[in-house]
Amino acid sequence: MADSKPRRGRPAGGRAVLTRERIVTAAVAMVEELGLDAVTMRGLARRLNVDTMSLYHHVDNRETLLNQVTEVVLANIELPPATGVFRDDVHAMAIAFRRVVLRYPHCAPLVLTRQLGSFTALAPVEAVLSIIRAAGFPPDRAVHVMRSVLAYLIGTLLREVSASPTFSGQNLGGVERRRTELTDSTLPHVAESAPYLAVCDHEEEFEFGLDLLITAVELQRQRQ
Amino acid sequence: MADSKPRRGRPAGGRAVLTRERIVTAAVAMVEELGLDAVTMRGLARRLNVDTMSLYHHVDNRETLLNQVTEVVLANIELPPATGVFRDDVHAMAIAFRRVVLRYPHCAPLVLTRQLGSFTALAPVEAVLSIIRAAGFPPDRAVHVMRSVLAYLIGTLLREVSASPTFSGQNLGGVERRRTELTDSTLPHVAESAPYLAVCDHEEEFEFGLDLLITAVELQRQRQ
DNA sequence: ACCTGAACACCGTTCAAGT
DNA sequence: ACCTGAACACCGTTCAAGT
Repeated sequence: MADSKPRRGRPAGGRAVLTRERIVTAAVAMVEELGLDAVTMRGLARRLNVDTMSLYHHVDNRETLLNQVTEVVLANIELPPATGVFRDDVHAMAIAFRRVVLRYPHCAPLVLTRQLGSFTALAPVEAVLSIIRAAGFPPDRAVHVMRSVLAYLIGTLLREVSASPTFSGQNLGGVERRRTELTDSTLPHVAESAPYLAVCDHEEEFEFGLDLLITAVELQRQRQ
Repeated sequence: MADSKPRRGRPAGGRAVLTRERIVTAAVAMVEELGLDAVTMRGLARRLNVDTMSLYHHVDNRETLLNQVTEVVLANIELPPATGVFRDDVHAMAIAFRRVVLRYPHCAPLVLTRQLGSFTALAPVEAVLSIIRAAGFPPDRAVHVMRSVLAYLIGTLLREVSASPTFSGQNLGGVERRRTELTDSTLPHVAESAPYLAVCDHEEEFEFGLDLLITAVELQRQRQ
């Protein structure tokens, strides 16, 4: 009983409890459970049953910890094998990217926003470049094409993960309210399209724009 | 001299010093000067020579204040007059959007990320829908097309405003270092495209992807 | 080498008190 | 009606001290 208050210093005789990996894994789980803003160094330490300051022996600071969170998510992309059919391969890559983003929706803003130069972050870039090069584009144009597709993916996925569930079609009362708001907006085209603006089938939307882009790229390849 | 310490309560006899508009305008300027994270309620109050808590009489909280910042920026889009030529009109709208985003680069993440349903936020939507409807698309497809273009714009502009100046081509030493990093990445296509991946002419990139999308949309209109 | 406590310099926001 | 001070419950991070 005399000894029950917390010790100071490293636990006697034990091996290191904390590792960078354990911290980052806990951070990913915590982001998904509580959201990005709710993940604090103090809260994360609490969850790991460790003093806040112990974290700083394994990670530099919160910002770089979030970079490492981003990397973990990125590493979970399951890169599909290439078939050689341009349209199919681009589509499969896009789907793989969407899948991992939707698997970690609260981490998604990190993945879609931070541009990292690490090997993990470059692996998907390599895969996409490979597909575009195989379609016959020279290296410089391949980069342009990749950046265009990537920009579209980032924009559409950012909308998807930050959209309210109402917008996706659940909660029909919300959709109804939204629709009448748009109808009453005094903006004629907004009013006219209100039923379509009030909801968003994210998958359909994703496929629509992706198809547009792929079609345009195929066309450009033929003409070149 | 006896009277020089700060008073409590509203300044005697004066009219209200603080207005919602004055606060929001100061917030926009402060975001651009110091960056988003550096804008705190306390700092903003200091800048306005006012007690922190006085702000709360005019704005609900920091989150909604940032929504109002977003609206101010959005209100500064100069919507171009339509010519009736689909390609030109979409292009002009995209350029107008890019211009306002680059005019407030530190506010840009707000504009590109928050989806607001206000009249100010719907005005550009109305303009884009009008262009697409004029090209002969029915209301439902017009919404799809708009969302595709918007997704692309958001993605490409988010990259542009958050890219380091090195990436844009300034600082040739940085570009050089980046290029050799990519070349040494052991990823063959990344290495091959290294000179193009190491830099980014944002305007050229913007135009490339936009042209792809517009071309694809024009094609779809003809086929339909 | 690794862990910890106290301390520093901040936050956003509530609430009662002033004029 | 509008402004303010003190107070509450938090932050990230430095630094010296422990084992």
